[in-house]
Amino acid sequence: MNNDNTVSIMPGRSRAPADAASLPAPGAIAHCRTVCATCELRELCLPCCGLTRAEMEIAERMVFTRLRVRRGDRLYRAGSRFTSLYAVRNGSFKSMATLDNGREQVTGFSMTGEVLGLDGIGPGQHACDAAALEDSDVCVIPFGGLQEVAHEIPALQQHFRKMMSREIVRQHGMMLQLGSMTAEERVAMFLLDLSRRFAARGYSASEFNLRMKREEIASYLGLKLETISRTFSRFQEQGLIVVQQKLIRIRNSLGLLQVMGREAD
Amino acid sequence: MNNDNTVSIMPGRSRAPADAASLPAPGAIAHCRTVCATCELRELCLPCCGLTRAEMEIAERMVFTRLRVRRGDRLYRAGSRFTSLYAVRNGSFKSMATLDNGREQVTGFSMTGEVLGLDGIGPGQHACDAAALEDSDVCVIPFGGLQEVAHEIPALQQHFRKMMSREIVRQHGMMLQLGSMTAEERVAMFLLDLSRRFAARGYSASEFNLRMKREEIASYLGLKLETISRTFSRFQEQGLIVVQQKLIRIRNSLGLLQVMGREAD
DNA sequence: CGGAACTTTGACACATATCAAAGTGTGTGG
DNA sequence: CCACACACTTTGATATGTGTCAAAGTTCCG
Repeated sequence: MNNDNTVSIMPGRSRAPADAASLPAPGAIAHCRTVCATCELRELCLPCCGLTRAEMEIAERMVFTRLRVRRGDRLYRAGSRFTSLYAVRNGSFKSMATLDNGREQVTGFSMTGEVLGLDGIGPGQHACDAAALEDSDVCVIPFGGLQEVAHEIPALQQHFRKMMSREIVRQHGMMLQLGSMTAEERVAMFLLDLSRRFAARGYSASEFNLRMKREEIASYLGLKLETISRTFSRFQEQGLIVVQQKLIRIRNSLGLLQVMGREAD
Repeated sequence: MNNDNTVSIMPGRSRAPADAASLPAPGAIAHCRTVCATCELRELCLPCCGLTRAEMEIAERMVFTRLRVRRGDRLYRAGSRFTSLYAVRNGSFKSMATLDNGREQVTGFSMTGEVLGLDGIGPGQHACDAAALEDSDVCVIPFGGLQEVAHEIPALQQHFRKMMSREIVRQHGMMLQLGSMTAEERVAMFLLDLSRRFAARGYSASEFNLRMKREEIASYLGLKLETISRTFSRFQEQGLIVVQQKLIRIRNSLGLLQVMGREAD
């Protein structure tokens, strides 16, 4: 009854395996830096944040596995045990929760360079499903190992905490806002949030492809798909954006910001 | 410009001060147990959860201060440094956040026996204001001391984590739901949530006083005060509840549950 | 008793949902 | 390569829930 989409494990690893070098060779570090360059985890990636030689040796314990997830497959499901974090190396995901009453809701989108699975840290199990919006690659970060390493490197611990709480605050704040926003405000916020996140990862802030369907945006924003479509059209008439199917061009980001902020009573 | 409502510190402490006894006297422990009896923190309160004698001695480091907060005064403000958790011993609070656009929103209510301030743990500063809905007493739990103690007692650490994540999940889930619920569903959920929480603390599940105004309920649920009022009236007509000003009597909790669950598509 | 704060109720407006149909793009099989 | 089916999007007409504005009612407190 459930189309059990299992993900396939890629043989490759992002770093040299343990048997190759017991000491960190300069080359290995360079390699890791390259790999992590476009990754939000670079703050966490040990060789990349000014650690001592001794700390780097500790960091050697961490080995990342690559995982390929096909469009529609799930990286994890709600209720499953939390074991790892996932860095999206390529592709994008949606997180979705099934509410008590059986309704499903999209709770977030994760794009290339972002980290997935933080929701499971506290409770020890995932609160939602994570499904790939397109064929994607992720870097599996076993949480046990991460914690072990972080325990011995306080600076890392702190980085980690900060990243986690920042994410929670962002999500929390967003959901809060939604309650009191009109459809136009929500859509404007959504577009600006995406724009900002693309820019932060080195992509264009003014032109990007939506990886998700109108219906998924609607679910995320607490609206109906027709409303998303109409709002996009209205924004286009107003010269704020240009919409071509999934391609969005932001023409007047200040205007979008004003849409978000107006009628603040 | 800001009516700087400072809270006054009560001289009393819930345990004997440090100079009175350097070793835990049996009486002191008994006293603490009594005090914590109706407190959600009892799971955290060391003498109350089956610790060894050695662990109890560690626990002696924690000293709780009582604080009286008058109606309308703030226990803490958004942006202020997070230093302590607060157990509501008596009274009730609302948490409110000021959104980017200047609008204010109630983000939660805390009643007698619940813990306040968890939102500050991750970021290190509070995300919202906490204002007393009535004259209230809280127990101040310095987080530093708590962490120190928890560090040496793994079981405590775990209890603590669990409590925190449970709260976050509850809040998160609630906010998620709100997005896709009608006014009636929201109000029904609100009433059932309150009922459950009162019951969990030993009060009646079917009859309780609302400590907050209609407007505050409305803000919390993302509605207008008139809608709250109308929905209460409608529920009363349907025989689900009886409303007398702030007093709510739940007549048919199953009916309320059905209101919450219906039209699940 | 009078006034302030809060609540209830009514009439109406407006935003968004719902229902319906046409339009567009995409992939598959002939 | 075309044609078809399918999934998704756009647009229109209408319905409905909730907000807005206004006024009366209630409780509380000086």
